[in-house]
Amino acid sequence: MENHTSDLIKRTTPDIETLYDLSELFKVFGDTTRIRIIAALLDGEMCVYHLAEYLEMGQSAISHQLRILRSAGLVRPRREGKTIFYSLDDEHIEMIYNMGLAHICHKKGEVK
Amino acid sequence: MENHTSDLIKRTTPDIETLYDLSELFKVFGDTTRIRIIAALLDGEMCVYHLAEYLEMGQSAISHQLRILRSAGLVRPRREGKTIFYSLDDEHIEMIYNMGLAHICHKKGEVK
DNA sequence: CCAATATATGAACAACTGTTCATATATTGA
DNA sequence: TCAATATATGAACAGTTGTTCATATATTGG
Repeated sequence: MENHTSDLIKRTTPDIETLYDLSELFKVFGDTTRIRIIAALLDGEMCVYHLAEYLEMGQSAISHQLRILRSAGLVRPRREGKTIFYSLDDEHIEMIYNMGLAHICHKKGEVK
Repeated sequence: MENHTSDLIKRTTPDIETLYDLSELFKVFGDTTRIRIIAALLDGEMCVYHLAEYLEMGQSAISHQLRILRSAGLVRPRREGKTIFYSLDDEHIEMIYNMGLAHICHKKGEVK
């Protein structure tokens, strides 16, 4: 009972490239604007204009960040006329987001 | 059945400060060196010297990154003589790590 | 085709980040 | 106390990042 890890679970340390990819994934979550976009899209798809309006930021800034989110496979565009609606790509993203949020809240509560 | 979100779950969008904290948390995960340190510590605690050796990096670089991980509350130091052993602070970290890894693998598998 | 609208993109720039090098601090054994 | 060892820290520097501004592309209605 000395070690805190759950010894029963067999886990292999991923190779260095996978860990690089992993850090790249978290890097995408690691920006205020992008996490705010993700948080907004949790409520459903939204177009660029409304995102910019909602986050009170320039359209260009949002577009740039959406491109990063798109390249990372976190959001997906859907065209409808002139408007492009963005939505989260899959539920994994919400899970990662929720995990992080749980950690934040957990830490907040544990401050003595 | 039009919307992809699970409508049953009541979710409030966190305030802007919380989202900032969240992005700060993910930022810590979003660096190769730091994620490699985290991955290494999943196998149990390790001292600075061995971490540097294992990651084939300078002791100073590791110390600097450990400081960031420490400030973020992700790792915890334990002194034993001259040596300082670092370990992950709680299981939340492993969960976030595993979530990210699952997403990576999921994405890899879905490439057509 | 043309003007209006929605979004994307490239260049520029300031701010930030991670590593290295040199040095400081802390602990131990003699 | 002194030398040896382990870790931490500050300054400097190159590389990266996010925003803004100007402009390009794409779509639609007339």
